[in-house]
Amino acid sequence: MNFQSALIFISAMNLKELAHNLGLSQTTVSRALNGYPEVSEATRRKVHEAAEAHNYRPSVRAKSLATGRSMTIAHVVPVSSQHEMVNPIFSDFIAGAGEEYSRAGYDLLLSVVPDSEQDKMYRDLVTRQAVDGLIVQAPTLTDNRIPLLHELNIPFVVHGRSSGVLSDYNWLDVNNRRAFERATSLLLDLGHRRIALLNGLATLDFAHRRSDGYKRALLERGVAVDPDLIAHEEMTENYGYEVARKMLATSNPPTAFLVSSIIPAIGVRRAVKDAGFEFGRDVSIVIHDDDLSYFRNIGDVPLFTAVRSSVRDAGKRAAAMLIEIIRQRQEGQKDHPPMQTLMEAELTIGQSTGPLPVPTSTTHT
Amino acid sequence: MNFQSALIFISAMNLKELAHNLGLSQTTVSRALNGYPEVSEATRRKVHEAAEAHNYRPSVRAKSLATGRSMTIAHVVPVSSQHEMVNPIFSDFIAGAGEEYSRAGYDLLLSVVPDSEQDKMYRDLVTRQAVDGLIVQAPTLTDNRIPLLHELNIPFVVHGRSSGVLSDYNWLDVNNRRAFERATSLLLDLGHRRIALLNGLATLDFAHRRSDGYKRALLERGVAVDPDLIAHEEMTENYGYEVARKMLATSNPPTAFLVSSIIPAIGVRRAVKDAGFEFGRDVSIVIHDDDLSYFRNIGDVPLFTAVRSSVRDAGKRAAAMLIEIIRQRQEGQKDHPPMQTLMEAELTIGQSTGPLPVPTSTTHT
DNA sequence: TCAGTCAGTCAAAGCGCTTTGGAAGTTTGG
DNA sequence: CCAAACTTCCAAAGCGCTTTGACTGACTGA
Repeated sequence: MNFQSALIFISAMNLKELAHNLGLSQTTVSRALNGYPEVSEATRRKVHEAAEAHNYRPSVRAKSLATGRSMTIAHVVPVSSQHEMVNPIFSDFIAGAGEEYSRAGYDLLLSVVPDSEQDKMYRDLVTRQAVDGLIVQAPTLTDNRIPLLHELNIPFVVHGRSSGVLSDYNWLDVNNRRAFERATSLLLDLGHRRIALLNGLATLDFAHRRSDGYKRALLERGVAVDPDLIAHEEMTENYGYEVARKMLATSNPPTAFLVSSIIPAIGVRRAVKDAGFEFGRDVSIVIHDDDLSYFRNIGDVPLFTAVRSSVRDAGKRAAAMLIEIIRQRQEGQKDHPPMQTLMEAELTIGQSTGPLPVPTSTTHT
Repeated sequence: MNFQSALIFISAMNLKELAHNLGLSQTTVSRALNGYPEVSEATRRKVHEAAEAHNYRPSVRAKSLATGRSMTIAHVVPVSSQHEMVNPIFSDFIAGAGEEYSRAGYDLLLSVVPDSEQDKMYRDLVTRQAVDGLIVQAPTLTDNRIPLLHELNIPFVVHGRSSGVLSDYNWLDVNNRRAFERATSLLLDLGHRRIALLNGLATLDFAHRRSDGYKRALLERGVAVDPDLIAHEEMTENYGYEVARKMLATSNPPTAFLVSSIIPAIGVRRAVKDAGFEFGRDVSIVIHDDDLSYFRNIGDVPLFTAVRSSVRDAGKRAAAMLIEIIRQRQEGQKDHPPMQTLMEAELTIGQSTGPLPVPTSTTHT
């Protein structure tokens, strides 16, 4: 094994040598390996065996130059300038997408950039011809990456939507509005009226849609929206803790929290307990659960009542969608309508919700 | 802007055209752009301006074929077959590494594969000539990727070490043994004798080193190691919860927990509270804190007492190390000794530790 | 003044593949 | 039996860069 591998490296077999060894032309060898029909089965077999024996694999460098395809898809993940943080859902999203990519023979190019430099990076990746397609994550309310990529004329899929962008584009999203409307209604049904919303960054489109669902549900029941009960921030545990702590310390504290991710929800739970309240009794929590692999909200009765939608599954589907779009483009089919998928979140009841505690809906200091 | 961009795409400027436009040869234009000295300043300026105006960027495909360098570094992240999970520290590690890569003009190729297919993927990436270097993550006790990459003769850096591999290689690691020895000593100093260890997967090298530190500290004080108090698993919140719950329900429960990551520690904390114990009083917890960006263990008095080492910083350093190694290799310097960095974790006292509660040091059944 | 040096430029080869446009050899059909 | 049609293979061009080796004209020094 050692010996063989060493040989393999030293010879660094390329197509020319392989063809020479076989007494065949490069054309024939290339065709045999790529499954073209104009090669006899006997020859193809011989070629495959030789390739195997020499551990030959075509150079992606040469291949992509010759074919004009890089067989690479990029994800550009922004590092927040605020907290130097990477959104923790990315690892699961990428795990899902990566599965599809490797199945289809694509490589994943991951570009980690400060959020201010995103546009430049997208433009770069395309003009350098580094990728065949892109995934756009965490779109803002009117995201300029979408028109940019349209201009650059490269296949792309948006994970989420951008309300301010009117042109058509390919996207895959969760029905955030409905999910949060349902979650809010659930809390209202339980008698809660002081319901806090701990949302993601206000610039992000999904946060807006979630607010929307929340507000709709409140207004439908005639409950006024209290801006003091709405927070927008990056979804860290500390954020959940601090915001909940402050809100619970007010004279008219919320009796329920709607939290955009399980991570800040952990912080909220901590704040609730620290304040001497009983979780799921005095104070209820409903979360949006991305079904993160390292933080599963499961069990007979899961810890949190949640609207759930697997971000890993989203990654997988978005990737499949993009691969299909690239395929269509390569077949020269230009007139396909955009692909758009809306997924519904599923509501699960956990330990974190209960009816509004007896005394009354508001406690006076 | 729209108009200009559209033009840019349509023309899809390449070196040939650019040179022709300028009335110069490709050679000169290429040299001007790549900063070679044998080009007059006047010419260089003109070339840069024209390149800027036409939004020209050399094709990475052609460039890498011509230079033999792909300017790409790969991270192969395994998806656990057990829980289909991606280690949550990867996003921060990659954020750190990505910063260095973009500074140095490298792209990051991320390969997400089932852990069983890792070897194949490493071999593939190298023989396809897709990358100039690799980072190896989460090494096992005797990790065969290390000899493999040696054979393939490609620059690589290991994040962690592999005790069973005797050859020299480049690595960057935290002093896990000492960190856990100190953490254990701290608990012993507080009077604890029943100290549980919730470790990572037993196959991983770092888990072994951590066990080692833990056991040394115990033995030094003459405290016997109780195998019932040691658990090895993937570091999910649920794991922390379940294990702690079971241990606390025994007749001779631990009074302290040493937990390998903040994520299962959240679960431990939950179990402690559920069992009616007071966190940081009845039951102490010390964690290893990777300083995850979305889960900062901070504040005047952080939630957890911890041995801390930023995984983001590790990513950054590992990347810088790899880039330097690649540089040396390209300069034709073959005889460099391996680069090896051992980082010390820092101990922080938080709310999660306190002296052993009054009754006595060991409770008898 | 003239060989020697140097700054600035270029034509062409080459990186390792794919793919086009034949060209043999082999069957088939009338 | 011969033209037509396959089948199977090949030589060479091309992908868009970098880099080698050479060439020109201007400048230097003795």
